[in-house]
Amino acid sequence: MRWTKTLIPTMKEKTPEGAEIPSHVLMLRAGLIAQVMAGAYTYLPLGLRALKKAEQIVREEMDRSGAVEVLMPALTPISLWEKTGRVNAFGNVLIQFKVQRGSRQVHMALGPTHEEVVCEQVARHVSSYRQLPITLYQIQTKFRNEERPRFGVLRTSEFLMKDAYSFDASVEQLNQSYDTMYRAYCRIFDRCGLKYLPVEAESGPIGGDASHEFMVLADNGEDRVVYCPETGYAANVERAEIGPRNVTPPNVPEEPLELVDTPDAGSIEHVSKLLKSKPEQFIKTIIYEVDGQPVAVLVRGDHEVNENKVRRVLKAESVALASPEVIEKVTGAKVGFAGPIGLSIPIWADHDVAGIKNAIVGANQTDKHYKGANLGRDFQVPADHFADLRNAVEGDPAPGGKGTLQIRSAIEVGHVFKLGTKYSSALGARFLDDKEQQHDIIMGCYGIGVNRIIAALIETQHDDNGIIWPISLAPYEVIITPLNVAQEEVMQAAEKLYQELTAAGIEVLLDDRDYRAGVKLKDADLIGIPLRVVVGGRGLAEGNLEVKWRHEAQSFNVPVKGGAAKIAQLVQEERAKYGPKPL
RNA sequence: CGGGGUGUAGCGCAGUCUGGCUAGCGCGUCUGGUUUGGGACCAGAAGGUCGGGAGUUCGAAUCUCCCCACCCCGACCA
Repeated sequence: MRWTKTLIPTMKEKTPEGAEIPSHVLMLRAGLIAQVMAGAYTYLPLGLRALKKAEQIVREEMDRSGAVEVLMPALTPISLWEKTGRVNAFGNVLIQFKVQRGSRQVHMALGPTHEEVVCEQVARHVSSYRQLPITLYQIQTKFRNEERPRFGVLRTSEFLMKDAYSFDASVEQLNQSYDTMYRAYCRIFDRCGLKYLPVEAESGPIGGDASHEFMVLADNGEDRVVYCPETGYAANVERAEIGPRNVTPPNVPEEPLELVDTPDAGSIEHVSKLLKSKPEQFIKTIIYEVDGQPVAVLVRGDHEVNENKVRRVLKAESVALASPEVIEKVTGAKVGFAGPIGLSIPIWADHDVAGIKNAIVGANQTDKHYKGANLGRDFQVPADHFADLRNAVEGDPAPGGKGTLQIRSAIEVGHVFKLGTKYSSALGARFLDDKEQQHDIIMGCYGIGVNRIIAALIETQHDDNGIIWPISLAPYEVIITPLNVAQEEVMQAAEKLYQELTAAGIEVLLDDRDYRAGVKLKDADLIGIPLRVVVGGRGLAEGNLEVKWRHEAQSFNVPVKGGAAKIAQLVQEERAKYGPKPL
């Protein structure tokens, strides 16, 4: 492609208004994308080519894993979502609307994910264990009405997703399907040149190791990942377990319990300022409704309750913060003054609570707290009601008792998940086994955000000058930069090289713009094409082309004679590094 | 949805507080010329519903009210 025949609107140094993180800034500056509205972007030629590259890698590796490609519609009938109750579960995220058809109204929704659609189709066409296992996938635009789209293409209301769904006859089969997908994901992200980390994630109804997220560590990521360099343990903060903790209380005398006035101070931050004490000295009392019943959960003041852990430990279906009415009824005080002393509902506590002496707690009286509260003397928590109930923080012991946990920001690029029979039972996807018994099909689902592959790559692979593409995702593999298009011998050499490389199956961008050298060299760095070939009068006089990898600092000379063949060879070698690997 | 901010030429901004001539600057674009190895220079030109509407006023980018869009923090996120 010739630069002058396509559309690559690059931007000089100025940071585009509103863009803050590197991937967003660079995608705009390099002319990859253009915003249409919040959370919706046009992919310009360069961006689209990169996106298609990512899509093709995903497709190839899904095919190699034995998954079968289909294409489902984005338009779906609302009734499908009503059957599984997800109209409510999605709430505002589901984009739905009514359209007029003749005298009737049709109510539809744009698919935010496709469990319902695929499951209904499979229910119709699969009825025997002989047809299982099977994994279907598609690469398709998804729609979610994000409350707050942000970070360029990292969080948008419309995005390209690879979603796959496995259908199995047994848990063993499911485990195999899951493992197959997991390994395909590793191959995909390897080929995309991403440095990723598979982490344990919240697993929902099946439990155990039923869910992994594929994370790319990046300072601007929205997710928090916990990991332990010593043991290799890695998990989403929502999921991360904490190892055995030292909760021996400090060896100080017990102080008397003292009621103190804390007017209008319903937050830990506020009270700690008022009483001049650290949040670690507080016991935070959070009232939850667990399967409809009020329960108090205690954590240290500087910690956060992890509702998933509460649900697991209490073996509950639902866990939600109690409403202000319930809190006032249970504690007899306004929200913000709950405490364990004199509370008549079940009390659970995180392990660290046992390590606090002379704690500050809510008094269950509006505008009052207690100082000097002590476990055992002033309030009781049964020994079997202590558990790991909070989010991990930096420095916590890792599970297994070895090493400490670190916390990093990350971008989620993929998620594999064992679903179970939630959708198959709701939508009647059943099969007959070899003993003529009917069962619900066991499902797994597997998602990759294709746009996020691009954004995560740029977020982690760039320098001050621009993007540094791996050859597998690069919009073009080679950029030819004739330094002066007015010099006939320069332009002739560039044209010849362009023809020869293109004929050799190399993807080449010829920067034929009549600009000064500096402009073109800066732009070449900005858009990040892996191999740059400079054609200039100086080099030509010596019979040389100046060749440079974007990811290396030094250029090197290649003789003009036989230059195309040599460059094609370099490209092919680089391609091989990111090509398909044996299964 | 709560809090904060922004909206003036394709892009980045000044002007708004304290109303006043024909609304400016840089980049980019176009024309001509000189240049040509890391974002050149000279001369000229085009390009604006000042986010929208209503109001106050002799007069509104500027003041008032309503609305809209976008960005940031938080909540939310299968």
